[in-house]
Amino acid sequence: MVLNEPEQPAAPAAGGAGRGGLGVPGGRRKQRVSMADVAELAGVSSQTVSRVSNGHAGVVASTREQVLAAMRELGYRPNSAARALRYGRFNTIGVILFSLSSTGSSRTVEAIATHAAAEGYAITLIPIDVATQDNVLGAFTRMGELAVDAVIVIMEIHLLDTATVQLPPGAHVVVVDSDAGDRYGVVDTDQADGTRRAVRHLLELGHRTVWHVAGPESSYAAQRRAQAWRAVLEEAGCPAPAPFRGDWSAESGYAAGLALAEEPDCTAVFASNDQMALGLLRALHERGRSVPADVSVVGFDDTPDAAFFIPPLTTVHQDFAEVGRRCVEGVLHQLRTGDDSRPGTDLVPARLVIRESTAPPRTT
Amino acid sequence: MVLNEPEQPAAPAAGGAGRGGLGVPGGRRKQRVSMADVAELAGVSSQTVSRVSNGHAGVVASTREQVLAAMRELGYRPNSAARALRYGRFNTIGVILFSLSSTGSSRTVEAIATHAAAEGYAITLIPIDVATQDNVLGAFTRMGELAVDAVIVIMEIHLLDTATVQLPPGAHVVVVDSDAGDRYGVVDTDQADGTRRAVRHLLELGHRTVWHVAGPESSYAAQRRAQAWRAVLEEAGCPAPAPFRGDWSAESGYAAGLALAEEPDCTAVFASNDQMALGLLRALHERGRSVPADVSVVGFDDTPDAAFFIPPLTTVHQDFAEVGRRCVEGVLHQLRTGDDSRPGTDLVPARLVIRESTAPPRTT
DNA sequence: CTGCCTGATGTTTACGTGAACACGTTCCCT
DNA sequence: AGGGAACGTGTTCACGTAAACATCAGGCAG
Repeated sequence: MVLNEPEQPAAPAAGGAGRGGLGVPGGRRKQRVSMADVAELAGVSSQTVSRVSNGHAGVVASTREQVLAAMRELGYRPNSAARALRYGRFNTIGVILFSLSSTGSSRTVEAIATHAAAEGYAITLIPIDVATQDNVLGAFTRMGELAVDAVIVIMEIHLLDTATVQLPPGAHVVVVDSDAGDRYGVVDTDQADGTRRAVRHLLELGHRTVWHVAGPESSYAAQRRAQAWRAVLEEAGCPAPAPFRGDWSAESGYAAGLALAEEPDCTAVFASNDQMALGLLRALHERGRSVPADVSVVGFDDTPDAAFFIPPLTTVHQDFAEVGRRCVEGVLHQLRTGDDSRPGTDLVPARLVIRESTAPPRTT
Repeated sequence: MVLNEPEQPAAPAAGGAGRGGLGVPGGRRKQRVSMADVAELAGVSSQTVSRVSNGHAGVVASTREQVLAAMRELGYRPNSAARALRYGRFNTIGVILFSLSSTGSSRTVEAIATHAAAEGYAITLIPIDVATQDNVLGAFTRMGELAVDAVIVIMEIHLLDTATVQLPPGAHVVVVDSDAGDRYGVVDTDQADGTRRAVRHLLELGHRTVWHVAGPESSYAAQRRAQAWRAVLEEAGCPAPAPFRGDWSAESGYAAGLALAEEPDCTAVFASNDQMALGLLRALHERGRSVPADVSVVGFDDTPDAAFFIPPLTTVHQDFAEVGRRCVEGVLHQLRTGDDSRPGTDLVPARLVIRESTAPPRTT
C-alpha cells in the first residue's frame, strides 16, 4: 500500500481553523501534508520546520530531530508550487521541439536533461507534432504560462520568427538549429565546418565532384550543410550537380539512391544525415553499385549505428552532448546574471570519422 | 527588443504598498505583471481580471474588452505557481527514465508528451544517466518535490523495487517495462506475444531451431523476450541453443554475429532489438554468410530504419505511440477519479512485419 | 410604488512557504 | 552582578490566484 497517504495526521488540528472540515463528510480531509501539520506534531512553529526543511543553520539538534521525525511520520513533502511562488522560480527549463524521433533532437534533449539535472533543474518538454503555425504559436503560448524559468528551442528559424512575439517577456532563451544569433543565444554544431571536412575528404580522395542528398528545406541545419557543400565545390572549381531533396528519412535516401544509381558519373555522395545515407547504401547495393568501389558515401551525425552499416559509414560526428551542455549553460547564465541580451552563436566543432564507405574513385 | 519587459506599468501603484520599492534604486521594481497590475490599469478589481483570464461568464463585454486591452498592454501572463498553489495541481506529468537514446524510450516519451499535451498536460523529464541505486533514489526524491501531479516510470523492475518507498504518497504512477502490475498500473508492448510471432514465423519457415541474441539482463523487456523465445522452442520440441547476451547496441549484435557465423548449424536468429540485428547482419555479411539464404534474422522494434537494412529486416513492430497514449490515459484516469488502486497490466499487441531477412533454410 | 430577484462587480480570505523581524533565554565579558 | 551579544524560536506578512461571499444597481411584478 505504498501509494496510500497516511490515514490521519497523528495529532489532528482539532481546535484550529476548520478548513476543509465543513461539509466534507467521508472524504479525505487534506490532500497534502503541510508545514503547519508537521509543526503541530513536532510542537514547534512552522518557521522552524521551514528551517529544517531547507537545511538552515540555527536549529538545535534535538529540535531538528523532532521535526525530522514528524516529517517522516506524516510523510511531509515540500509543496513546490508554494516554493515557486515564494521564490519566483521553478528550477525548470522548458524545451520546445518538433520531434524526439530525429536522432539529433533526442540526443540533444537527453544531454540537456542530464546537465540541467546536474544544476538542479528539471526539463519540461513541449513537443510540436505537426509544424503548423498554430501549433508553434500554441506551444509558445503554453510555454509562457508554464512552470518554466527559461526556454530552449530546438527548431527551424522561420517558424520561430513568426512565433517570436509570443515568447514571454523576460524569458531566457537559447536556440538550436537556427541562425537567430542576433536575437537569441544560439548553440549548434558547426554544420558548415563538418560539411567542409566531409566534402573535402571526398575531393582529396580524387573524386571529380560530390553529389548531395539534402535534408528538408525547413531545417536550418540542412540548409547550412547544402550551402557549405556547394561552397566547397565552387572553391575547388568542381561542378555542383543538382542536389536531391530528402526529408531525413532512410526512405527518402533510398529514393535518392535509386536515382543516383542511374548517374554513371556519380562516384561520391554526401548525405545530409546517416539515415538517408542508410537508404542510399541500400539503393546502391540493390542496383549493383558497390560502395565504396563504385560510389563513396559520407553521412552526417555519426549515430551509434553508422559504424555497423554495410559498409561502415564514413560520417561527420556531432557532439550532441556538448551542444546540450552549452544550451543549459547558456540559459542558466542568462538566468543567473539577468543578462538578457547576450545574443551570439556558439558553435560546437564537428569531426569527420572515416570508416569504409569512402575510397578513391575507380581508376578509369 | 522582444525580450524586454514593459518599462513601466502604465499606472504605477503610487499610493499602494511600497513592496519592492525600498532600497532598490535603479533596479526593475517588478519581475512580473500580476493581476493586480492589470486590474489597476483596467480600473476593475483583480477578481474581474481573474474571471476574464479564465473565461468565466458573467463579465460584461465592455469590461472584458477593457481588461483584455490592459492585459495586452502590460503583457500579462498568469503565474502558474500561484495557480498551482491555488488549485493544488500543476497539469504536469513527470517521466522518469534511463536514457532517451534507446529507440523505445524516446518514441514512448514522444507519444506520452503528445498525448499529454492534447489533454492539457506538460511533461517533466527526469533522466537517470547512470543506473545506480543512488541516482534512482535521487530521481524519485526529486520527483516527489517536483511540480508534478503524476508520474510515469520507464524503468526496469528491480531498480524500481528498492526505490518504491520514496514515491510521494498519493502519487499516481504508471510503469513501463516492468511487471509491477500488482502495485502500479503497467502499460507495455506485449513482449511475449511479439516474440512468439517472430519465433514461430522462423519455425514455420522450416528452421530446426532459432538462436537468440538477448538484451541486457537488467531489462525486463529483454527478459520477457528471452523467456518467450525459450517457451516457443520448448513447446515445439526444438533444442534451445544458449542465448548470446547483448546490451541493445549494434556493436553487441555484431559481436554475437561473429560468434554465430562460426556455428554451421545456425540458420535462424531472433535478435531482441533491431540495432543488434543490424550488427548481426553486418557480421554475417563480413563472414560470407548470406541473409536470408544461409541465415534468417528477425529483429524487434521495427525502427523506421529497419526497412532499409541490407536486407530489409523482418521484425516485430511495437506500437510505441499506443503505449504512450495508454500511459497518459492511465495516470490521468487515476488523477481524475482518485482511484489509486487500479493495478493491472495493459498490454499493447505487437505484430510481425515480414520483409526480406527471413526465408526457408537452404535445403540440404 | 415597493420589494425582491438577477446579474455584474468588489472584498475577503486561504492556498504553503520563507524572509524579515520580534522575542526570550543563556552565556560571556567587564 | 549587570549589560548585552549571540542564538534559538515564534510571529507577521507577502507572493499571485480564485473561490466564496458581499454589495450594488436595475428591472419587473404585484
